[in-house]
Amino acid sequence: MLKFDIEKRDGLARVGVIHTPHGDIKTPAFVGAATRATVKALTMKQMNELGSQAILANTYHLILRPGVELIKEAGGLAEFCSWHKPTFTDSGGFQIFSLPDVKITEESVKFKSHIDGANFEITPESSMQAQWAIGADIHMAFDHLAKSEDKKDMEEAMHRTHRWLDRCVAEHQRIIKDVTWAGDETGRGPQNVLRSKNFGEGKVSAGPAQMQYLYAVVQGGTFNDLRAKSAKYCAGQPVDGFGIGGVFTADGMDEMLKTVNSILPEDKPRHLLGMGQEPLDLFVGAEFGCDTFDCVGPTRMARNGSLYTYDGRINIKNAKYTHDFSQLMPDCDCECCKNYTKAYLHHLFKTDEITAKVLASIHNEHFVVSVTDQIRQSLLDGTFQNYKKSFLARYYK
RNA sequence: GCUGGAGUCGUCUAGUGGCAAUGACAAGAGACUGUAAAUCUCUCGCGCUUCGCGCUUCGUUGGUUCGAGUCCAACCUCCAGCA
Repeated sequence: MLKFDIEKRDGLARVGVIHTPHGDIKTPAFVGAATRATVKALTMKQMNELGSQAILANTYHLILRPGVELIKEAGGLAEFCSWHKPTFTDSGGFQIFSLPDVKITEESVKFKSHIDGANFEITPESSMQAQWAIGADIHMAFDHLAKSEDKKDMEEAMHRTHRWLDRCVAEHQRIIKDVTWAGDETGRGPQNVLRSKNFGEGKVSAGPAQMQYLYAVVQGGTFNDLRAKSAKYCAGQPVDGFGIGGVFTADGMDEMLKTVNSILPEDKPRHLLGMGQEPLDLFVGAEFGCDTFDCVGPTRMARNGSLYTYDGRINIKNAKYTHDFSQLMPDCDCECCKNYTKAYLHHLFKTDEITAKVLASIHNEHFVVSVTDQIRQSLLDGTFQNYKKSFLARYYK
């Protein structure tokens, strides 16, 4: 089992440490979205320096390119992308939701590669195998997000997610059993041999011989009775933690999280999938018992010129910043804010320089990482409610 | 001076008798939440009571025509060639 120590509780909120083979994650923590084994526009050194504790890559994207075999050959995700800290992989389940023309059956999901149209198929088992080959510390179960808001569709997707979870758990445990472990759980050993019908004829070897962990994913959309059902189902599984999926807005998230996180076992970590673009998401998520977050929003918005400040987001491309030689966020100690003015960032964006996206990404990623870190600190200090109130009042004024 | 070509929104450009007039860029603004996103959307002659109306536009001035950016004439400017 994944080790998770809780240092302090405050209602549903908790401050803890997740101990992974690649190191600790002090929670609550914001996990960087590294879909294709890179946080867009940033080097891992920059990610490290801005304070990121972990990254999350995407199984779907890595299956397409470069292929999970190559990542295994490189020594696993962490070695491949040179991120020597904790890693997560998402299962590819989200792509069922986001891609057009996916065929979902009980057995599998079939889709065409968005790159070259090639046919692909992912099953709960093959997602597990792929994630083991990629070798992240924490894997997500292969889940199904309903495309419609209809309750019937939601319920059906939820039940399928549960049935698939059984298969994910079984495959995960089978893989663990089949692996010939060398040394202890955290040591790297020889490549392990796995059997797979999806990734090579006879055998596929997993990444480094170190333990990898599985999170179940809670679904149920905006229906709290479904959320409760899903949380109960997931809670009963022999998994290491939980992803909470299918959340798209902070509206109603507090009630939903109260429902879900009151049911999920306290001693296992919870990851709020895909949320964190809005600071509100982080405050509400942490307050109601989530330990980690990931979101593409901060880096995507950075590339598009939308930058966080304590007074809300600004669009640095706006003409009013042409002659603004002040810092983006005077209190910020990121590389961007410490060295450059708004006028310079404005200029880089207007001239479409690559560095614009780099500096903006450093800032935005640092912003969400450090806000989450401060949420952690305020929970430890017992000042969370004050911090939340003053932060949100200023940010959303 | 002669001959040929060209002058359309900030720029380049489409348009050869019935459109305030194409596309691109620039400019202005907005969106973005488990990344098919270095993306996408909107505005971009002027003024309004702005899912519509009015006015003024395609080098200039006239002309032909019900109607001209489109045809004709003269002029102005630019380019090329010849003197």
